[in-house]
Amino acid sequence: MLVRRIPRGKAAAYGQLAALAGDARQARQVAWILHAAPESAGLPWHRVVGAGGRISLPGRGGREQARRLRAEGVRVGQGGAVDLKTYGWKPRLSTGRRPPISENDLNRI
DNA sequence: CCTATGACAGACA
DNA sequence: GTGTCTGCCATAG
Repeated sequence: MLVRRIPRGKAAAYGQLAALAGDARQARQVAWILHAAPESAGLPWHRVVGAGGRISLPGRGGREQARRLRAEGVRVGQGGAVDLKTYGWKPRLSTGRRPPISENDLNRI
């Protein structure tokens, strides 16, 4: 599972994960999956941010995400954005094309 | 089947 | 830098 591979203190973008999963256009579905994923799944969802490192989660969730990130040593600037230059996750995998993502592909995200 | 929606992204003003 | 608009595509109604 991609999200689980994101190391502590790092962050990855929705689009990046989508690309790794096989199709960069699936960013919204990645977001959808995280939204639907239960807290009990124990996913490090807080390490997933929007393009450019901006936190896309509005309201309280966003503050919670920023809080968790900072707790891992990730600096979150104004407007809730992390510096991907510094904290961006660099996976060591290929970006080869693969089938589209769907709800039960949670294990790939 | 058809429309609306969204934790996105990229292009543009 | 900020605000809109457009392309996307799985889900929900």
